[in-house]
Amino acid sequence: MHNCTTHDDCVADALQQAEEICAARELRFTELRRKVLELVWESHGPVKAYDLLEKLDHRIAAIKPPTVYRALDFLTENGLVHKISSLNAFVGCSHPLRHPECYFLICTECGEAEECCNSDIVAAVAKTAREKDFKAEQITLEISGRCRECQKVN
Amino acid sequence: MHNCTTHDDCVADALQQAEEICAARELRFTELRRKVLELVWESHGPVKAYDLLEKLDHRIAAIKPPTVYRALDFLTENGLVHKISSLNAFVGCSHPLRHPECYFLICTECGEAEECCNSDIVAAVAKTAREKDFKAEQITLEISGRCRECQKVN
DNA sequence: GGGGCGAATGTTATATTATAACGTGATCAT
DNA sequence: ATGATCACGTTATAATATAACATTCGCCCC
Repeated sequence: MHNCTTHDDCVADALQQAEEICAARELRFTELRRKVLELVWESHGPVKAYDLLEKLDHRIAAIKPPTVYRALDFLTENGLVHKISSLNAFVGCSHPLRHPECYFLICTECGEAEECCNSDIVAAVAKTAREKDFKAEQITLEISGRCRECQKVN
Repeated sequence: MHNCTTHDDCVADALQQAEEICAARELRFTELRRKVLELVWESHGPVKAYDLLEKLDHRIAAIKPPTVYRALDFLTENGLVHKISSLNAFVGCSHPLRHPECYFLICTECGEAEECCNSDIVAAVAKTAREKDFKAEQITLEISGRCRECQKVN
C-alpha cells in the first residue's frame, strides 16, 4: 500500500508538475486532460480507460471512448501517465521529469503499481541491446507479484 | 531477420520439444494444440490470435475465438508460447525448457521477436524486488526497436 | 472585431481482442 | 459400462481501441 499521508497532495503534485511541464513545452493542458490526469491519480494503481470514461462528468454530455483515449495518448506521450500493457490500464507517472526508462512493481493483491527507476536494469537492458546490435526504442517492464504489505497480511 | 536456414527445422524442433514436454508432464498435446503451435511458429514474429483463427482449417467447421484462446492458454501456461502484451500477440518460445525468465527484442520494422535470457537483467530485477520486499511472480519485459538487419537497410 | 489556421474535442460507427456460460464429445481409471 | 474429468463446440457478449469526419476552440494576424 502506498504510504502517502494525504493522497490529495499526490494528486496536487501531479497536476502541478503536469502544468509546469506543459507550459515549458508549450503544450495545452486542457480541462479534459487535467480531469483525466486527476482521475488517473485517484489511486496509485493502474486504471482502466473505460473506468475513466464512466467517471468523467456525464452531466453535460456523455464522453465517448475516443475522447478518453486521446487524452490518455497525450498524457502518455508526454510521460505524465504510463500504460501498463499487461493489464491494459494506465497509471500516473510519479516522476515525469526524472527518468528515461522506468518500470513497475504491480501488486496483484492490492492493485497498486510502484514505479521504479533502477540504473542496474537500464544498464543491463542497454548492454544486451548493444550485444545484439539492437536499437532499443521502447521498453516495457512490468513485474507483477505481491508487495511488502500484502505479503504480511497473508 | 532470423537466420534459420531451413525454417521447417525450427517448426519441427518446436513441435518435437512440445511433444516431449507434454509427455513428461502427462499433458495432452492434442491435434488442435499442435496445429496452433505450428501456426504460431510460421514466423519468428508475434502472431495475433485472430490471425491464427483465420488460418485454422475451415474445411470442417469454423473455429471460434474461445477455441484458439484455450489452445493459446494451454501453450502459454506450459511455456511453449509467450504472450507479448505490448502487442496483444503470441510468439513461440525458443527454449521452453531452459529459462525461468526471458525477454524479447521486438523489431518494429520486420516484426520479428528475438527471445533472450540474460542473467544480468534477471539479477537486476531480483535485486530491486529484494530491496523493495516485493515478491515477483511474473515479469513482462518487452523491448521494441530496430534489429541489426533492419538498421542496415535504412 | 473578423478571418483564417491548426489543435482539440465531439460524434458515429466499427474494429479488435477476449471471455462467460453452457452443451457435447473424448479419454481414462476403476 | 460408468462416472469423472478434460477438451472442444457453440452462442453470445464483454472489454478494449481506433477510423473517419464534423464541430468548436484558441490563437495570430491584420
